[in-house]
Parts: sequence; C-alpha cells; structure tokens
Amino acid sequence: MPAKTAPTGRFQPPDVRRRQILDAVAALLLEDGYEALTISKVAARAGVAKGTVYLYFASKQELLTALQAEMWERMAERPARLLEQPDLSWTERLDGLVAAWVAAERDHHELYHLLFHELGAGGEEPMAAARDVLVTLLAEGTKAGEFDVSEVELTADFLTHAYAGPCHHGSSDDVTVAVQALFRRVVGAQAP
Amino acid sequence: MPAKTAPTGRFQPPDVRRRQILDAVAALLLEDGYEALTISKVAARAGVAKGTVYLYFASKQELLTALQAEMWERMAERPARLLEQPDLSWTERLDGLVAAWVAAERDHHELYHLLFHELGAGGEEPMAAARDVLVTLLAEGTKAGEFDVSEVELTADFLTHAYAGPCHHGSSDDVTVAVQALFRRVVGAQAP
Amino acid sequence: MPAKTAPTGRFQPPDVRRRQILDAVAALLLEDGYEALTISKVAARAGVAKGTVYLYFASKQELLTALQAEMWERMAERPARLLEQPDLSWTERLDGLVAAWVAAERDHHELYHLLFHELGAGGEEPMAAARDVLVTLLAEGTKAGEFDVSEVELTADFLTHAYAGPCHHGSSDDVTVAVQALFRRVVGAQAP
Amino acid sequence: MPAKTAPTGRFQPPDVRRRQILDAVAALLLEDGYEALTISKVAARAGVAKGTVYLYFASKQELLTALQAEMWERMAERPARLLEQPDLSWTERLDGLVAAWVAAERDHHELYHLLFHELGAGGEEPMAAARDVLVTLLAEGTKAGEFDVSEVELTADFLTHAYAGPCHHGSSDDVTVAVQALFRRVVGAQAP
DNA sequence: AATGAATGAGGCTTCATTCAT
DNA sequence: GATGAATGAAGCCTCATTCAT
Repeated sequence: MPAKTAPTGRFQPPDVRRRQILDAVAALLLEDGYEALTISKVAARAGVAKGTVYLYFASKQELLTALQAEMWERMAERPARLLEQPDLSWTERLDGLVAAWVAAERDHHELYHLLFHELGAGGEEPMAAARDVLVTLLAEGTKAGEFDVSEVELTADFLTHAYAGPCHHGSSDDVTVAVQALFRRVVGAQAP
Repeated sequence: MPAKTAPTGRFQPPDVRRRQILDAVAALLLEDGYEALTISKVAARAGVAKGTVYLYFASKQELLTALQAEMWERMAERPARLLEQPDLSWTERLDGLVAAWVAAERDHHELYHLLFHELGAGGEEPMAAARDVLVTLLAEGTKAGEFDVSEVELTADFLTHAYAGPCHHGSSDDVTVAVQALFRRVVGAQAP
Repeated sequence: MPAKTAPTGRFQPPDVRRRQILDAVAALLLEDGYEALTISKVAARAGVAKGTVYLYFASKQELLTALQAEMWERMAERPARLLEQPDLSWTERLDGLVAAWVAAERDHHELYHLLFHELGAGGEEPMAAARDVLVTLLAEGTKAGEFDVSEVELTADFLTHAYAGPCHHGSSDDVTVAVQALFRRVVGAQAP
Repeated sequence: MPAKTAPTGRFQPPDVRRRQILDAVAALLLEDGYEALTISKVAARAGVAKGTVYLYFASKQELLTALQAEMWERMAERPARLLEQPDLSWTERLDGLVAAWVAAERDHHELYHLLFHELGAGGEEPMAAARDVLVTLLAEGTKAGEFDVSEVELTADFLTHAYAGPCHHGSSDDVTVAVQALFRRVVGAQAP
C-alpha cells in the first residue's frame, strides 16, 4: 500500500498530480510573488515536466483561476454552514462568521490577496458569495430586532473589508474576540 | 496662440513630459492592469518615443515607484491637515478623515490598490502614514472621553481597511455620511 | 538512412546542438567581426530558434567564453605532448613546437585573436599555458648546452608573439621551415 | 590673454575641441574598453554636449578612425626618420628602430591594440608603414653584407610581431637592450 | 500519461544620431 | 558654434506554449 502522501513517483492518479501542481503554484506565489511565477518553476516545484502542467491546465491563466476557485470555495464554506445551524442567535452567528473569516485570513492572507489582485476578472464573484452570507445575516438580524443596520449592503461591504485589517496583530484568539466586538458595535448588536 | 495645455509638441518642459508619462501609466494601469503594462504602450499613450520614457525614468520599476510616491503623497495630505486644525471636536475630525479618505478612494481606488499590491516593498510606509493619523485621533479622542476605544492599533487597522468597502456604492455624499456613521459606532462616539 | 551528420532536424542530441551553435558563432565572428555578432544571427546560422541558444548558453558572454575555452584547449594540446616525448633533441622539440603553433595559427588565427582581444579576462591563462611550454624548452635546452638563451622569460614572450607574424605568407610548409630557422637563430641553436 | 591650456570654456577654437574629444575617447577606451564606449560618455568626458561631438566627427566610426590615424602617425614617425639619417650602420639603424618601437609600445600599448583589433578595415595600412621601414632595413642591410636575411618579408613580419611580447617585462632600457640583441640574432648581424 | 527540447513573440533597455532652439 | 531633448532601430533575454518521442 503506497503511502497516501507519496510525494513523488512517475505515475500518479490525476487528482494527486493536480494537487501537486496547485500546491506548487501556491508555494511559489507566497515565496516569490506573482511576477516571478513561471511554468518552469511550477513544474520543477511540483516534480513534473513542464509539458505535464499543460496536461492538467490549459494555460497559465487557467492554472491560477483554478487555484483561486479553490481558495474561494474554502473561504465560503464555513460561513455558509453557520446560516443553516438552528438555535443560534444572530449575534452568535455573526461572531461565528468573524471567527471563520479571521481564521481563513490568517491561513491564506497573502495568497488570497495575491490572487484577488492579479486576476481582476472573475475574482469578484467568490468574494461576493462570502459577502452574501453577511448580507443575509445583517438583514435577518435587523428584522429580528437583534441588530440595528439601516444600510445593509453598504455595511456588509464595510465589514467585508474591515476584518482583514487587524488579522495579523496578535494571537488568533485575541484578534477574533476584538474583531467580534467591533463587528457588534457596527451592527448595533444588543447585549444578549 | 500657445495653449497652456498643448497636448503634443516635440519639445516640452521636463515637468510636462514627466506628467504626460505618469498620466499615461496611470491610464493604462486602470484600463488593462499591471501585467499588460509595457513601456511601449506607455510611450505611445504619452505621445513620446520609447527612449524618451527612459530619459525621465531609469526603469519600468522606477516609473511605477514614482507614480506610487505621487499617489501616497496625495492621499496623506488632506488627513494630516485635519490634526492641525484647532477647535474641532474629535468626532468632527474623525468625520473629516472619513470624508477625505472616501474622496481619495473614489478618485484613485483602483490605481491605489494596483500599485499597493504590485509594489510590495516601500509601499507600506505611506499607507502607514495615513493610519498613524487615525491612531492619533483614536487615542486622543479616547483620552478626551469623546471616544471609547480599548485597542487603538487594532481598531485603526480595522477602520483603515473598512472604509474602502462601501466607497463605490452610491453618491459620494451618501457614502460619506453612511461611513461616518459606521466609524462613529466603531469608536463609540457620544452623540454631540 | 539517418546520416550521422544530419545538418538539420528538429531534435538533436545536446552535443550536436552545442556544436552547431559554437560553429555558427565562429563562422560569424570570422565573417563579420565581434561587433556584428548578435544572438539572432547565431541562431539563424545554427538553424535554431533564438531561445534555443539560451538553452545551451546562459548569455552571450558565456557563449563566447565557451568558444574561447574550446580554442585554448585545442591550441595547448599538441605542444604539451612534445615535452613528453623522449629521445628528441631540444632543437627538434623547438621545431615541433613551431610546427604546432604555425598549424594552429593558420587554422584559427583570426578567431583566436578576436576572442583574445574581446574577452580580456580569463583569456590570459591558456596563452600562458602555451608560453610555459616554450619557457621550459628554452631553459632545459640552454641547460643542456644546446641553446644559448640568457633571458628565458623575455625570449619566450618575444617568440610567442613573433611566430604569428609570418603565418599567412606562403604554403604552410614553407612558413614552418622558415619560422623554425628564425626560432633557431633566436635561441642560438647549434647546428646538430 | 586666455591661457593656452584653458581646459573648459563654452567656446573653443576647433582644434582644441577636436583634441578634447579625441583625448576623451582615448581615456575612456583605456579605462573601460571598447564595448563600454558611448558618445554620451565621450561628450561628458570632453566637457561638451553630445551634439557637439557630431560637429567634429560625422559618426562614432569616424571618431575612432581619426584617433587611430593619429596613433599610426605617431608610431611611424620616429622609425621613418632613422632611414634618412646618414652615416649609421644598418645595425645601428635596426637598434634605433627597436628602441622606437619599444618606446611606442610602452606608451600606447593598450590603446594601440584596442584600436587595431576593433577597426579591422583600414587598420592594416599604418602598421604596414611601420613594417615597410623594417623591410627596407633588412633588405639594405643584407645587400650591404651586414645582415644575413634570406626571406625579407617573412622576417619583417616575424619581428613586427615579436617586439611587442617583451615590452612590459622590466625597465624600458633593459627591455630595449634585450630586444635589440634578439633582433640582431634574427637578422644574423655581424658583430661590428 | 509524461517528457523536455524547441520555439518565437514580445518585453526591457541602450545608444547613435538628429534637429529645433 | 553649441546644446541636449527626443528619437527609434536593434540588441539581449524570458517564458508560455507546442509536439515528437
């Protein structure tokens, strides 16, 4: 039974190869930035030949788009689940969202922003997905009398940008707590 | 009649040429993004020969750095003056800062972020300058009992990121008013 | 029938491509001189794309250095072997050296000097290697009473420069004989 | 009365400007080599504007040719006079030639070779002039029974190349004496 | 499926030369 | 006569992409 993390090997199942390549891209982007990224380096880092990269991704553009899509997905996942959980107050849901976002930001900060800023087109949508969760939260929370938000869309955009600011300040927990407090102020959350 | 804005002309005073070139860079960046920026296009857009660009800027890198420096300057200018004006309440100063930032963001949004993200090195400082003004505001306002901010640095980072979110929502005035309200909430400003 | 000297063909073993490129450089240098040498021309002459040149040589500089190294090697080879042959008189060895140098000069004259003068750095050594052989010859021959050379180093430099002068006068054999005679005079060789 | 060596000054008599420019070229060639030579640097070094260089020399090529011509002239001058001096033995004249050549070599060595090798065309002639003096010397000396040279042309080329070798060995005088001795051997000069 | 040598368009930069002042 | 800003051809080099093996 070949170890599930066998890093090399001439033949690999497609998903493994795909992963290797995407991981290589992510690592290189974080190390050297976007401008320095070349298919050659990606191939070398992934331990495959240059041509192989093109077996999995039609172009450099598509390679980056794929990585981006993956990241968006990862970032929208946890928050979306929060809405579905029953018997949580809206404030608790808001706190949960902040926790998820801060965690994601701390993990993927640089990569996220790199991709966001290099791939203008198409890059808006997944962020929008994350934002939509917040919009729903604000609207419902306000309707329920728990929040006091007059301009839902605008406030959502405000907060969507805001949380990233403090993410690299102190310990994850401290930051989360502090940002949760700020979010509550913004939405005018009543003390429970 | 030598118009003062003569758009072309073989010889131009140095500042005019410099401006033409920097304007061309800004326009191209906004239109096509960073990757598509080439010296050839810059020259064509500025109405000069490729070589002329190098008469004014030693390299592509330096060209971008110059544009960045110019933008930073423009963005730090107005807010800094707010601190020096006497007989303003801290809340009024905060409102003024928001107004300045929103205005700057609306004018230079894309360009600003483009430059910020492509030119990591050196790009941090001017943003920091803008942030420092806010830090002072929060600290002094809190000391004066007008604000209620416990974590000054963290909150400053929060707001520094937040304001950009809603900037492209509606009319400039509406956005400004709305963002000012949100800022007040965050800092716990007392109603006057 | 895959001819062993197939001049073209999309894929070639590395040594063959390397050779093609170096040969192209040599040919172009002889035809048009150093200043006129461009990578484009080299590629065209070698029957490869521009990029291919860079697959084999990291830069124009390195391309020239490689050609130089190859030439130096070729030029130092034959003379060095003369010293190792037993039962030759020193005069015979001197004659052999002249023959070798004249032959090399006639084959590689221009190229040799072109490279020598364009690539100052690093180019000294191989010439020095050739000279050292002569120094040994003069010293040993004098010690053996066969030559009469008082300033070995200086005389070696004298001869190292001298031989190139007449190389393109007449037939190879005539020149060799004549230069051998002149060398013998310079070293004061006794009639055998 | 303006000093005759006034190094700068916006207006200069043509010959002075010409000199300044040629001197700048020579200095730059010696410092940085041929490849690094640009008209910009020449102008800067000469203390004139770039355009001014073109008032005196039609092109870069011509600028170099002019410098070369000047050097050739300087190198052929002294030797030529030797032939005209009466009541000197041929051996004495040969010694004089060697002295002149060694002196020239020591003064202009690098520049001379730089120019010689960069400007293939046209560069042969002046060297030929120097060589012709030697040919005459060898022919006449042999006819007079003072030398014993069978192949005049070939021997002249031999010596024309040879003398440069030892030029940078020791003191000028020592080298001259040593090279004179070697020349005498080559031509089979009888002891006086 | 995998390889990697080969390609060639296109980017940045230099610099000889021109010409309006 | 002198200037130097402006020009643009041309060079070096990179790298996304292809394709024969």
